[in-house]
Amino acid sequence: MSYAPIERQKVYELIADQLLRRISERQLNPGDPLPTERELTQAFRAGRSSVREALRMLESKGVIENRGNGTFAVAGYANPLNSSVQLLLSLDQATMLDVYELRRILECEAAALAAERHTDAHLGLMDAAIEKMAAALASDEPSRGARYIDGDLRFHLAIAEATRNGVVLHTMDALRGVIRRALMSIFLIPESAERSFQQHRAIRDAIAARDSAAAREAMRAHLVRVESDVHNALTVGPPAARGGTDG
Amino acid sequence: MSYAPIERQKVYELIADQLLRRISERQLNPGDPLPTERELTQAFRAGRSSVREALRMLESKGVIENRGNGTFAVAGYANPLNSSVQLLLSLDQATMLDVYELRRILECEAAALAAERHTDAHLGLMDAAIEKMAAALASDEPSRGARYIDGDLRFHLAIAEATRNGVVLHTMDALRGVIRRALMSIFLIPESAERSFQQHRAIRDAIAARDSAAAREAMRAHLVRVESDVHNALTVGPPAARGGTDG
DNA sequence: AGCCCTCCTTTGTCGGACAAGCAGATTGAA
DNA sequence: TTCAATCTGCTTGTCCGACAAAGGAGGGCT
Repeated sequence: MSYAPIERQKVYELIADQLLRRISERQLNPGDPLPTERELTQAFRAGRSSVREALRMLESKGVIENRGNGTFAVAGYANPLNSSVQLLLSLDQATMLDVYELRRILECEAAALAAERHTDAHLGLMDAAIEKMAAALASDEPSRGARYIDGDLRFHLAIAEATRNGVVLHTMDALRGVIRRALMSIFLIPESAERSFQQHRAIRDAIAARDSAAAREAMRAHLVRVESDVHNALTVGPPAARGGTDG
Repeated sequence: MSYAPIERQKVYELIADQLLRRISERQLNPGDPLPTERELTQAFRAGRSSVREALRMLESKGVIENRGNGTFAVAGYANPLNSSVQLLLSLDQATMLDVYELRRILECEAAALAAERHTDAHLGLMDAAIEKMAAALASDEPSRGARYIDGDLRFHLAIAEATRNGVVLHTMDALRGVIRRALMSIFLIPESAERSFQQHRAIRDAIAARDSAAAREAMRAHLVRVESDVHNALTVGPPAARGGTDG
């Protein structure tokens, strides 16, 4: 038998654990404000430093948010993996190419799964997203780029949700968070967005037909083209200044 | 143009950022001890509370470790995504089935990538892992289960490394960390380990032959069978007590 | 030489103090 | 009466001082 190294449990860890359990047991729901630091101090009969350190741990894990006014609230959705991927990049344990590759793997399989498991509600979300992209394309405002990107994001999110797999959903979301900036450059390629739009339709139709192989292949074609466009936009050199990739 | 909400940068965030940058720039290498809290206080000209809160943030992200003696050290490897997956599970945003499914997706594609990109060094690692599993199978000690699992883990780790993709590697590692306990039950199924061993050989050969389709398919067959065995072990009911799945 | 004791350092923890920002109540003016 | 300025109280962010516990280093004793 192996003995675990004994170590005193620290107060801030205990507090963080208790708060986390309170959240996972739905006694604290997403959006709810947490008690103030002083209330927590009294409730846990601990010092304010310990309470604050526990809050910092939960905050850096994305479990709670720090609103400007000062009150805390349980983070609603999706953070936990996001900062981790960013962290891997900052620590040079991965490159953006790695992120793209994993995204391609996940999106293709997600499309296949979505073809098998989607409901009409999911199809509705996809159609709404496609609609939004079409409206953005037809528009002529300066914000059309941002609106198109938003529609695109919703489309892929709907597919991820249709997989009914929480880990896949959150992982894809984390990857997309890292990629998002690069996607902006798609608008620098003439007609890239238009072709993107057509491919989205094809993916949607394959999913609606519950043809997982076709969905996977349509998604693959889409991503390969987008990545190639992004690559061209960055290497050939866009006319406008590109966003900095500071860490 | 959209303006980002202005908010004062907090001291503990600035300290955490600076420490993180110091690490990512290799001025602090894995294993190095950090300066003491007092030294950091003087270096950053900040209060000890702020320094401690910054350390808590980095600690909960897995960037630094807290050794028993009290000194801090940069964590060596692989934590960042691990705790996040655990977090998704405790928050009921995902199930173990989701984890298994994502693992299946990733391992299959990783095997395919490994077939294309592996070096002889990677093959050597795989062979060593297979050797270790064979030794554990032939052995009769009570620790043979643990040793077999260790070999199995190394085998899959070698494949992940052969993909040369850091994000894939770390994601798979995080998933495996969550699954590991369940894999223990494979030893309760008669001859399951033996069949597993044969399948590992098949995967290795497909990778060595640089046949990515065959590698993907061999991996799929392997995982499907393992999952089915684990499922049977847990539902039919093992003779021995099963490990608790406490959070 | 070897062992034990003491001191120092470091972390863990508590409590107090003050500044800044924000919300709501209060009060004053039109 | 209604609007606006102010005041007050609360909350977080930040610093500081203090003490307990644990571990290591060094010196003194046997």
